[in-house]
Amino acid sequence: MAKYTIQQAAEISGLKIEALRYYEREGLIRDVHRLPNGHRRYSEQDIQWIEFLICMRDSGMPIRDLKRYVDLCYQKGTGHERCDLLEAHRDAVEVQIAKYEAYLARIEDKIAWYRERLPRRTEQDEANKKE
Amino acid sequence: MAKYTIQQAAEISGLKIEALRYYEREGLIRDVHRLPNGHRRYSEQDIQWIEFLICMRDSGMPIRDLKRYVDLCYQKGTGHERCDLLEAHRDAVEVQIAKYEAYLARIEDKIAWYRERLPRRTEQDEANKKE
DNA sequence: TTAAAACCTGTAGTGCGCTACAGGTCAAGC
DNA sequence: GCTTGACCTGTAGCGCACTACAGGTTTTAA
Repeated sequence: MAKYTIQQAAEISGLKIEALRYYEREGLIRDVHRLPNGHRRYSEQDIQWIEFLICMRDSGMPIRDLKRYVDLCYQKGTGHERCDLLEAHRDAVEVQIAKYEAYLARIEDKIAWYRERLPRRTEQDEANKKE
Repeated sequence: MAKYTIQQAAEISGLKIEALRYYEREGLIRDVHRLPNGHRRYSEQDIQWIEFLICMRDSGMPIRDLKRYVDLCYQKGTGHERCDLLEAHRDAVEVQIAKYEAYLARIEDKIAWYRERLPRRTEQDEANKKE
């Protein structure tokens, strides 16, 4: 059940060990199993939960809001409220994507502008390109 | 030509006055016209440039990288290099959008999961929803 | 004439999300 | 038995992108 050391959990999730401990301190990760010597052992579910946290955080939810969601997860009868939060976040992510797409279009315009104006690359340019 | 006060530039761009001055200190905005008393007057081009900066910043380019790009803009014969930077950034934005879309799908799955499991909202729930 | 508004410079502080460090425990291998 | 390494806690520090503040000048309006 609880089979991963903190190092392994870090490797799997991509978070650093320090960040895992930080999340736990902040209350985002809870009830991690401990060996008698106090070492953490993460279960498969812990890993899944961590990946969910990463999803939420990387899609723009601040730690504080995520904390509020997690708090709800530890209270019974808050299903609707949690779902509302998720839906609000989904909407925010959609808005974010739309913004990124608008920025992308603008950047592409600028690239096109350069392409029209720029003389062909010389061999020297190519050599300098360092790719 | 140079017609906007810093306050107006802030209103138009959505940046705060302090941020405009900060960007100037950092070298992202240059050659802003000054009245004899030292007050800034932004031109239409300044505004456009500021909006470009915001586009780059909000699409994920760190100030430091943006600074490097701006530095190139003040050096002749760097067109190709600038274009390369823009293309690299465009690629990064595309990757970012793809990530956001994956996160979005995951969030939607979770919402669907809740929807399947959750009993219908009671009137009390609706009243608590505070929308 | 004086008070308020808008601006200036320079520097210090803030909030976020980690990240690093100090000082310690414990188990395994040489 | 001693070192190494992975872990622990608690606290301090960092990097980024602002943001606020102190202390000043100048213009405008009452």
